[in-house]
Amino acid sequence: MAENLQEQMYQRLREGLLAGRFEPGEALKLRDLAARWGTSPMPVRGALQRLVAEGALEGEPQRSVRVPVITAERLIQLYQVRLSLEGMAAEEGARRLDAAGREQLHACTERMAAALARRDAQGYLYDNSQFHLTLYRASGNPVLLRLIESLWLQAGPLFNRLFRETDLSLFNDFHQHCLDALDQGDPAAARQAIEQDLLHFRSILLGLFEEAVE
Amino acid sequence: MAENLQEQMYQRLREGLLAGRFEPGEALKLRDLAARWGTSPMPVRGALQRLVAEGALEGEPQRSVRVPVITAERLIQLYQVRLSLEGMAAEEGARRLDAAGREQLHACTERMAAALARRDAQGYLYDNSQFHLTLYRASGNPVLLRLIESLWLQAGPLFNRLFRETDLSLFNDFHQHCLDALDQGDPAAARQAIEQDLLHFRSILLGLFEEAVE
DNA sequence: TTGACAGCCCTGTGATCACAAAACAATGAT
DNA sequence: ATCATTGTTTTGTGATCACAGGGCTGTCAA
Repeated sequence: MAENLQEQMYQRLREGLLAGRFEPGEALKLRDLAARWGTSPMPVRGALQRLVAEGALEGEPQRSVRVPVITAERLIQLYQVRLSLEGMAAEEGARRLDAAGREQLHACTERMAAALARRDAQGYLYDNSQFHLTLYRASGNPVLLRLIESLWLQAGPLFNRLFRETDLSLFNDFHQHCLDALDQGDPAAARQAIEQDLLHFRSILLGLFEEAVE
Repeated sequence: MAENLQEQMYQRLREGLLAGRFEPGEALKLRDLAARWGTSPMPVRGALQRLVAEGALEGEPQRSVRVPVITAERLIQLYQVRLSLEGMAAEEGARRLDAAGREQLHACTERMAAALARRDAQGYLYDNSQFHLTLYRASGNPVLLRLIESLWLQAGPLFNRLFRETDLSLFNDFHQHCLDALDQGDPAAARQAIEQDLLHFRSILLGLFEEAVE
C-alpha cells in the first residue's frame, strides 16, 4: 500500500476526477467519502483541501467542497494558458528529448492508433496524456510540469462527456506531425504541432457546449 | 477576524513567506507554530499542507515541511514560466484595462518612485507587486491569475535577501514604459515592458547567487 | 578514537469527540 | 397557496488523544 491514508484518498479522488466520475456541481461530503473508503473523515478532509488548493475543486470557507462547473468562458481561459505553457514545454522538451524518449513517444502513438481502430476513447485519451507528459517531462522544468498537471486536473470533469458524447472520428492526429518534427530536430515545429493538437481538442470541447445550449 | 483558523494560519504563513521571514531550508514544525500562534496543531497542519500543494513549501510524506532552497537553476526555470505567463497576462490586461485601472497604476508608480527616493526597498517591492497584480487582474482570466500568484509565492523566500543585500540603485523602472504603452493603447509594447522588468529582476536575483559562490 | 547499536524523544498522522454554522423541513401566518 | 420563520439535522472545523516512524544522542565495543 501507500505511505499514508491522505495520499491514498488524494490519488483516488484525483483519478476519479480525471476519469470524470463525479458530476459537475456535485458536493463531495467528508463523512460520505470517509464511510465509502472506510476511514475517518480526517484524511479525506486533507485530500479535498489539497485538491481545492490545486484548483481542481472549489470550496468556500465553511461549506461543502464542490466539483466545479466549467463554463465555455472558463474553458477558453483554461486553454489560453494551456496553449502557452504546453507550447513552451513542448518546444523545450523537443530540444532535450533523447532517443529513448523518442521511442516512448512512438510507442504511444501506435497504441493511440490501435485504440482509435477499436473505438476505445478511454484508451486513446490515456495514451494521449502519456504522450504529452513524456514530452513535457523532457523539458527538465519541474515548475512548468506542476502547473500543467494542475491545469489538466481542472479540465478533468469535462472528459466524461467526451467518453459518451463524442464521435471518435473527430480525434485527429497531430502527434504524427510532432514526431516528424522531433525526428528532424525542429523544436519550433514540434511546438506548433502540439498547439494545433490542443486547439483541435478545444474546439471539440467547445462543440459540446453548443449542443448543450440547444 | 477571519472565518476559520486554518485560513488565518495560511495568511500568516503566506505573508511571512513573501516577506522572506523564514530561512530557506528551515523546517516548519506543527507544534512549534501552533504554540506560537496559540492554537492546536490541527489548523496549522492544514495551512502547511495547502502551501505544499501550491508549491510554496516542500514536504515529503512523513517528514517535516521545509522552506525550499532555491538554486540558480530553479530560479531560471521559475522565470521562464513567469515570463510566459505574466507576459500574456500583461498583454491581455492592457487590452481590457479601463481608465480607473490606469489611474491605480499611475498611483503605484508614484509611490514606487517615492519609496525609491527614501531608500525603502520593502515599500518599493510592495507597490511593485500591486502594480503587476492590478494589471494582470484586468486580463479577466482567473486561471492565469492563480498560477501567477503561485509562482510569486515560490520566489518569496528570495526576497528577504533583496531587502538586505541589494543596492537600491539597481532597481530600474520599466513600469513607466509600460504606462506609456497603456496610454497609447499598445498591448504588445506593454507586454514587452513587463518582460523587460522581469528579466531585469531576474538578473539581480541571479547576481545574488554569484556573490554567494565566492 | 571511532564506529555501530540501542534507547528515547520528537514529529507527523489518524481517530474520536465537541461545537458552531449552514442547509433543510415543517409549521405557521398572511 | 406562498412566503417567512423556527426547529432539527447535516456538515465542516478545531481540540485532544493514541500511535508509529525517523532522527538524535549516549554508550559500549573494537
